Amino acid sequence: LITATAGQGLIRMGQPITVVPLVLSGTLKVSRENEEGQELLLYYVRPGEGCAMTFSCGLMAQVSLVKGTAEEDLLILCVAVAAMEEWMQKYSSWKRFVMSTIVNEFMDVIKSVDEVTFKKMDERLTYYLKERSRLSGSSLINLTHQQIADEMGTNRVVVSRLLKKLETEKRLLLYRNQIKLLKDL
Amino acid sequence: LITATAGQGLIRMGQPITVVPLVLSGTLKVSRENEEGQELLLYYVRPGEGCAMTFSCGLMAQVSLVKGTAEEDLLILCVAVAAMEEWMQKYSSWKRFVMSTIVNEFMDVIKSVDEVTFKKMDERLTYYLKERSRLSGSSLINLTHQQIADEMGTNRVVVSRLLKKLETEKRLLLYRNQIKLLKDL
DNA sequence: CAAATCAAAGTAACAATGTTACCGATTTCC
DNA sequence: GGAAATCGGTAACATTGTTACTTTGATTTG
Repeated sequence: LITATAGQGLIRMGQPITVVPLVLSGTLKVSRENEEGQELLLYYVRPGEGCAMTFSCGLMAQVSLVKGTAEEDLLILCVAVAAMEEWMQKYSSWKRFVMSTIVNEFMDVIKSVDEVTFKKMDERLTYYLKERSRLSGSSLINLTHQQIADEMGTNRVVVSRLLKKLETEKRLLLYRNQIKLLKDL
Repeated sequence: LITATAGQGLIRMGQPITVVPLVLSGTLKVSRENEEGQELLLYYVRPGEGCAMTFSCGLMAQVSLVKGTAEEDLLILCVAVAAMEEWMQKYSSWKRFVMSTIVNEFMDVIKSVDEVTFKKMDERLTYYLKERSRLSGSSLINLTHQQIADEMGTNRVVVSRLLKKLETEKRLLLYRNQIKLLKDL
């Protein structure tokens, strides 16, 4: 059992994988980072879920290809790679869990590709904001423009520009470190 | 055993998966497509390889999330999903093969994400051209600008513009339906 | 063979997005 | 209170995306 506080880094790209995490509570953010520290969100791991990248890399005794950060305070159960390999043989329910995790998160990554390739920035931004609001269950989003830009793999100025436009369209309200979504976003 | 001629479509997004393909000869192109027919290359499956998406979707009895096309004349061995599930239990070498396929192609997709998100278009284009040249073993590339744009998920005009620039920099030569890479690309 | 037709590529104009730099306002920390 | 850091606004410019139109070269057809 391991705990982590919000914002804490759990694994960086290139580190070897010795255990696979099962999230018990909180949210684990899985992202990809380039040399300059620019980041792109790949998927979230939520309570009851495992992380596809660690499953598959663990099974191949490889290093991590992604970065893991505690999005909210985290409680995770770490399973040794050896144990998880054994369970794959022994328990078909565990095998199904692992495989379905891989498929689902593979799907999420493909959706990321789609988003980035085919969607325009304003669509992506409103989708992102709605998703954030849905996950937190609140119409208030406590993030800086920079944080949003980082997660979306774009530029702070671009985010500010589009948010400003959405504000003049009366679809949201801007405050410092906070965005209030209005009902007709 | 199934054969397909270059350009032939093998599976479309949304179709159920009943067999998994093992490529014996030729190249299978795996891509993602949006509503307007815009396309983005995800990865190639080459002789001796299998397709991660069909492996994982097959194991979950799901529909395909990607489009498969014969890039060159193809000879593939189709394995029923049921048989491949059985083999997963029985043969650890087969299990390793499946898992390593999934990891490798997951990695390729993540690289796509990186490319699209972080790289500039000219970098992506020269990388694409070199890769093409490497795979075909020739410095002559027989593709239209439109075909290149489709695979890269961008616009024909953008490709023409950048190719023209590369030509004036004496890094390649442009012909109709053909591009000749020069040694200092 | 010449005219018509068609696909590929070139070009121009503009829109959307990315990038850098700078400014002012607010917060944080001595 | 004042220095330093953070956040967001704005301008200017570069890159990429989009649409429309033209030019070029190949193919078909009469």
